[in-house]
Amino acid sequence: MTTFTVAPDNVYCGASTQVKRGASQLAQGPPPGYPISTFSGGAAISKRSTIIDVAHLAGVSIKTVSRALNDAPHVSAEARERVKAAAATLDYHPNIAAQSLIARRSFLIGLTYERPSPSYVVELQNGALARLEESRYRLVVLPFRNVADRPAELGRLLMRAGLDGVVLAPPACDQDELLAMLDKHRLPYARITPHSAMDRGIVLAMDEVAAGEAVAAHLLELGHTRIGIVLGDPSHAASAARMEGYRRAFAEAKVVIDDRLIVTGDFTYDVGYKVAEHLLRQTPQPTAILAQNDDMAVAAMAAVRDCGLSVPHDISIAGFDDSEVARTAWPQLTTVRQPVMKMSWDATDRLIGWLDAGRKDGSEGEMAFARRGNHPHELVVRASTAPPKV
Amino acid sequence: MTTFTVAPDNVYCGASTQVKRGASQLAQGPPPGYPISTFSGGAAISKRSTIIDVAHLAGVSIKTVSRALNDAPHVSAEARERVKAAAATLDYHPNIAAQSLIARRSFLIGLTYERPSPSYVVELQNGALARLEESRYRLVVLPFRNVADRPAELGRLLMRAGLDGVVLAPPACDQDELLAMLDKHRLPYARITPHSAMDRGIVLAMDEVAAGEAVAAHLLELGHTRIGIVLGDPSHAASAARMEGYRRAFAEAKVVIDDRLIVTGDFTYDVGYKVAEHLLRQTPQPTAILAQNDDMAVAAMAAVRDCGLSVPHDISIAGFDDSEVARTAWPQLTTVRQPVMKMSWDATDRLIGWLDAGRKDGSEGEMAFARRGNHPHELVVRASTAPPKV
DNA sequence: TTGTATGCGTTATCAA
DNA sequence: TTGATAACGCATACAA
Repeated sequence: MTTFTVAPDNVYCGASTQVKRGASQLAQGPPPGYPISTFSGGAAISKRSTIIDVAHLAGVSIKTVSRALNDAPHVSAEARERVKAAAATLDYHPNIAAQSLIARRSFLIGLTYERPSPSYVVELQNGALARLEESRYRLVVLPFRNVADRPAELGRLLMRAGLDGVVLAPPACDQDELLAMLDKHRLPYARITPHSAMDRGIVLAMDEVAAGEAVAAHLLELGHTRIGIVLGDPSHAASAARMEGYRRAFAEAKVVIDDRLIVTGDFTYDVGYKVAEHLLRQTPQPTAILAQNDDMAVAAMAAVRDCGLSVPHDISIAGFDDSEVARTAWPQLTTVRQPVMKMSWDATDRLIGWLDAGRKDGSEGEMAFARRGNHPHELVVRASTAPPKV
Repeated sequence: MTTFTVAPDNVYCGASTQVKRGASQLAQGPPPGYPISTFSGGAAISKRSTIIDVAHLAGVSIKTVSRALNDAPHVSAEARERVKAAAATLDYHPNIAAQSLIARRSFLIGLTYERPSPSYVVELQNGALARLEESRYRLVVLPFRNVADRPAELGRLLMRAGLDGVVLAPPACDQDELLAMLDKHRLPYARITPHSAMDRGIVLAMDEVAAGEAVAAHLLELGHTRIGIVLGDPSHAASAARMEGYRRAFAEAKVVIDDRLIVTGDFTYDVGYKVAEHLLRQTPQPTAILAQNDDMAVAAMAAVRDCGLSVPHDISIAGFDDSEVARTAWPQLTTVRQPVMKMSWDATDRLIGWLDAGRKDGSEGEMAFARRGNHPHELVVRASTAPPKV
């Protein structure tokens, strides 16, 4: 048993923060004698070379250039070489807008999310980016606040963005009105962990009820019965699903849920801290806290400590997601792993598969892949949970 | 003085993590009876309506439609109304590829970064996105690993991405070869916290030497003299700049730097943890640790606790960046605020200003804004630093 | 194997 | 205030 002490001023208190400003020279002018311009701002002096320039230089027609550069058949090896050399000489890069115009696609994949947790967002992005890496597609990020309040606005934003397809993270993935708009405009989409209309679009699911049940069961098995619950944003269907899982675990363990120990957060640290404080003021105090994501769990940990208590000695804490904070928190957080990056990779993969297949043969529904994928969750037991004090 | 205890198994140890898998049904087939297809995968049955359709429906020419929809002059109010109504009826959205082709720009801004810290990345993105919100521009994210090893590869990636401009975060912003390629291809760029060639492109700077000096001075003023230093990735020029600041503070305080107390990390938590462990094995042990970013500082905090010591009672810790982890850590981290989001907003703003100005009049260098902006840093003193034990 | 001519959906020119 | 027509840069029937 390691014992240590903490200085008394180690409390959560924004007001005690001291700030010293460094020198500021906002928008200072350019230093004297610096070059007027490093690059030309659009009004290019020498225009970018086009396929015609390459054709001239290589002494062939533009069609031959096109074939050679796209590694299409029916080009003599010699012509191909000449063309490639000419292209290199002229630093030729095909105009993507022109290609898009004729190909009728932009090679742009959108990613929409609302979750404010940095680690969740980055995992989401990295999954999609990993899949897009060697492809022609590029990723456009389109965060959007309060989708539940204005789904049509997001819909218009997506329509205007010139995307070939879009990956929808929660809670946008569950907005009926949004899906209806996308359907109407034939903008393909993949949905990450949706909870309704599971037959629409590409669906990457995880059994969040079972996952919620797993963490809750873990705390119950340790012997906790007074468990505070910090819900996420109610506009996310996941909140209700995870709660349903908690309920099942409690029912299974024959433990009654005390409604005064259920508080609602919004997946952010700050709100999580406040509602956790509220939980800690209840009597008798809960001996454990179940938070619906890791950020709120970490906030609860801070709130517990700011009460002079310790985790998990006095109070156990469990999160959800297994995002980066779960591992960098101290003590490390017990949580349920949601394979966000894999789901995002998978969503992007299937979306691209759908797009590319639709291109080749017009036969819809004859996809080589399943429109739905289920991903496993994992209960990850770390150091933030322990049996209750006796 | 609050005293509390921690269970003995609360140590940083990935191996002790227990994992239970939930049910997995990866790539399960579609449920029976689900609709074959919700959307058509590209081979659209009814093509998207074009400007011609709108012109027909409104009984005007396409030029009039163009004028009306773009709120251009020389259109009768009556015609404008008819056109807008027709467009709404047909759910018309202009084809961005066609617009790009003629406008000779894509309305795509790229954002390149390498930093693995989620909170840094998200701040960077959010700054750019905030500026782009109501504009026609969209943000393409282009993370790239090991720029220092292969700048030309990143250059080609950027050329191929069809961008109008690009925001370069460290360390790409300091890659000469990359800048040369961008110059050559006339792809405008804005650089965030560069440390070399300050006259090239748009530059958003912060005085990192002074910032480094500020944190170091803070620890020295508290009375620390044995201070461990955790450097960031050497390929980031910021690492050397911040270290230079540390040196100045030490010199000013007439404290000699012990080279055995300088270790090199890479801005990640994991490596930060390892090198911090190394520092803690030195004798006599340092009484404080200066980390070059917050993630490594938090890692150092974990390492300190895993030694059975406490922060800041036994060892003080300071970070750099004031990213989200600094505030959600416990105790909250003393650090230097780097206004990443503001710099990113500013970079994007000036980049767009440059692009839009270059459009209107070809006069380069006659910009309405400065090509360089300096942002202030702030020393943020929180709970992770205290005077050394006596 | 190669080249010519046409179209993709906009905006811009310039005459009506 | 309008509209026919020409770009924009590329890809592709179709002809050679």
